[in-house]
Amino acid sequence: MTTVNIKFDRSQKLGYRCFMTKPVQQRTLKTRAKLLAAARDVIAEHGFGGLRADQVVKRAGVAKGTFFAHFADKDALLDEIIGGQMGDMFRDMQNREVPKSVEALVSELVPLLRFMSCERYVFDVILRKSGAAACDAIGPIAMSFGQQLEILSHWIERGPWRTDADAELLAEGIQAFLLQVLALHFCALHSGKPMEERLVEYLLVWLKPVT
Amino acid sequence: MTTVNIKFDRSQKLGYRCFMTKPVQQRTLKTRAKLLAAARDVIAEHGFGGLRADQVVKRAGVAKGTFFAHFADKDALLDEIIGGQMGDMFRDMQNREVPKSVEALVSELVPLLRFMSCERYVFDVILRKSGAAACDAIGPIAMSFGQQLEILSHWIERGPWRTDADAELLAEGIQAFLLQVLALHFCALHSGKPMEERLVEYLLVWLKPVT
Amino acid sequence: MTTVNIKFDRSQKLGYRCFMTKPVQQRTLKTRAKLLAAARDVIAEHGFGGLRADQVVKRAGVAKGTFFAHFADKDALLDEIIGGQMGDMFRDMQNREVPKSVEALVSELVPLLRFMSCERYVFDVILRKSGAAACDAIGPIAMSFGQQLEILSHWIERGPWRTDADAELLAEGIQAFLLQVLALHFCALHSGKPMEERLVEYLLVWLKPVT
Amino acid sequence: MTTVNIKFDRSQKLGYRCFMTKPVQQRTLKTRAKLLAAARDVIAEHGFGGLRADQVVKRAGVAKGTFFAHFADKDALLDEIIGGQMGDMFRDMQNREVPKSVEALVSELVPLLRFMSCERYVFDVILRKSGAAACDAIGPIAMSFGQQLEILSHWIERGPWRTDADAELLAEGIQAFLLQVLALHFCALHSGKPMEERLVEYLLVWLKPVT
DNA sequence: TATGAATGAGCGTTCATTCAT
DNA sequence: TATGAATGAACGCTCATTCAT
Repeated sequence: MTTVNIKFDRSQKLGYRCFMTKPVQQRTLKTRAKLLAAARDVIAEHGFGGLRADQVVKRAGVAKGTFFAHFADKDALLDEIIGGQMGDMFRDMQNREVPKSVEALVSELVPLLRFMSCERYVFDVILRKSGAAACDAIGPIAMSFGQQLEILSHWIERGPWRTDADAELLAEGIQAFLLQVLALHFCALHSGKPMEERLVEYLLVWLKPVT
Repeated sequence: MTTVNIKFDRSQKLGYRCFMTKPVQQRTLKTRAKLLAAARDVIAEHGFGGLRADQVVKRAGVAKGTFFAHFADKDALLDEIIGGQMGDMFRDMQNREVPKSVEALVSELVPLLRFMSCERYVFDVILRKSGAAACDAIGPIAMSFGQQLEILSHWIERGPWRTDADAELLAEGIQAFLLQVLALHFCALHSGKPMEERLVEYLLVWLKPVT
Repeated sequence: MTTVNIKFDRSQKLGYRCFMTKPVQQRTLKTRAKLLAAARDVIAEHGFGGLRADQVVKRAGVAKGTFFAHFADKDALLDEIIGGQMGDMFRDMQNREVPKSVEALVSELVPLLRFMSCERYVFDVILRKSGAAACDAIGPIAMSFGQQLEILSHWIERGPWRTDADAELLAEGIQAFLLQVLALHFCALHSGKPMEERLVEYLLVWLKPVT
Repeated sequence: MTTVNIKFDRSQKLGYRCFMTKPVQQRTLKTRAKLLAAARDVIAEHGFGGLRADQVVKRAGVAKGTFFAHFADKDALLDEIIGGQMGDMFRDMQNREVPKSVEALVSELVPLLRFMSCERYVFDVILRKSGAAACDAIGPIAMSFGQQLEILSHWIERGPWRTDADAELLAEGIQAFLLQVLALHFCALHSGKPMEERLVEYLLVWLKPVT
């Protein structure tokens, strides 16, 4: 029998970690994959905000209950999908050279910016999940934010930036400006200026070396 | 004659201003006030998240239809109330002396910070409403954010801060850090440090004069 | 001052007849006409079933209350308009020659058939109003049905029809088949055959002279 | 295994028949029965016109969502109940001897006449539902009208009636007079004469053998 | 007469989540 | 694991009609 030990730990649903000894069955994995694929299809058609559990299970050809046997709730599925995409982006970022200018830095962040602004609803979910509600509930999105912080810190340490502040604090600041730029993007009062441009402006000031 | 020309005009409900020639009736104002008062009572008892349209209506002693004749939906009422409270705070801030240190600045922002973090739900509503989806949907919350920006700009201009950046840009940065601090507040991983402290750290770096 | 004694008696609204001695003012007539015109416009746009009192008063440029000062209720307005149109048709019928064949008779009824089947809702209203609920509530539709009966009786008496039954009873039968044909028209199960054809079939049997 | 294959299939709700391979669960049937029973109770107390969806739900002890999972809307429930009762009557009629006189025929129709005239509201619903708006919307009431036609045709064929017209056409005529008699019943102007008497008059003429 | 804000009971809907099988 | 009927609180909405001014 072909079994496999997967990293994803279904016990999350229970709220505590119990390292399972029982092997995960093929069927389980297949059902999970079917659900995720179905969800991605539905999102492609109706957007993230238009995702309905009903439609996902229908398309996946499983029962409603099965959905909730695999994901604690709809948010967990969204977390998985959105976090997955962001994780991919951060993986890409890790393989890039350390940016040496604000413009270079921002252009590295553009794909992320595009994704996070694709839908108001996505931004909301990310905001909600970026900080996990409980330690054992760190989902893919929260994880990816951790990754991002590491990457940014790493870049800050090796770039021509101000040195009068911790790299991590500066990295957090970049995240703050990212959010701000996104929030303003969804705000009619400021819709004129493109996000990248605004982000550059902020970061020029934020990272400017103090002479 | 018992009618009066007031500044508030019912066309707000429609989302656009049309300067009406007909005066708003006293009765209309009274009903509106009754609804708002009732809503505030309910919030006092059950919190913002516990506000139920039915209860408001019941408490105000008006019909449900009347509610929706005054507010497009529950969110509009919440926008009115939350935006109103924030507006009051900004009015207070305007009457204060211009803060001369980061600590002073942050302590001016404490009431706002307290209010915005009083309930996760409040933060969500503010986030949702702060950026109006369309120009004609700018409600009290979105308006108050504009006020805040003005005040902060005003303060920046007259404080001992860095001068190598526009006051408005610096003000927007403060908003960004405010948002960041609040987002982290609702995040278990970072809940150790108080919001004010974290905000001070950010602003020290953000506003630090470049020598 | 130009006054006029109109036939329509507003006291209907009160539920009893009181022959008013006071002259009806010009203004009253104008408002009434405006309301009727507005209603006809709205019907032209949205159909009889789509008529909303709100829209009528808006288009007429009067207040909601004014509507109900002129018409006991929405049905009264509809009665007026629908009954008016049917009355016109019956007036036309009176000026025609007495039909001498079932086909001729049915073709005289075609305009009526067309009108009554223009909308399911119209048929419903007619059915509801054709028999007045109370003697003092005989509205235009009920009146016109009385007219129709007279005309049909008149025709029956002078046509080559069966003589073993009262002309009035035969006339009532024609009305019954008219309704039946309309009811079947709105019924998917029988939608194949045109109304006129079906009516001819019924009447050939109903009016067939007994030799 | 506690499931069963029954004739009724839930697809009725969807408006079209799809022969389902999956059996309907016992639970589903029970809930449906509970709802129908509750509805009948409420009707017994408050009449058909006094039926409130909320009350049915409450009495049945199920959630409101469940109601609408079983019936598209309140009308569908009414259709089911009224159509059911009429169906029962027609089943009874089928087991009777073929009536040989107009009086006998009418007396067979009396229960139906009583039921259809028990409430103005019932008559309205029947009228509304008797002609289905679309082929896929043929509900119990519309179905029962089909049954009625068959029975009447069957009777006509074997009775001492006129033979110069199709049995089905004559049957349709009986339906027409039934409708007429009911319509007049709800009309104050004609309320003197009992329905049966009037129906006899019409049918004597309608079914009279042509010598 | 005219006004128009207020009425108000009820409907249909939503949809993530649960739980008995 | 899988199933899918059931949950259920709340929302938004309808819209003819009333009534105090």
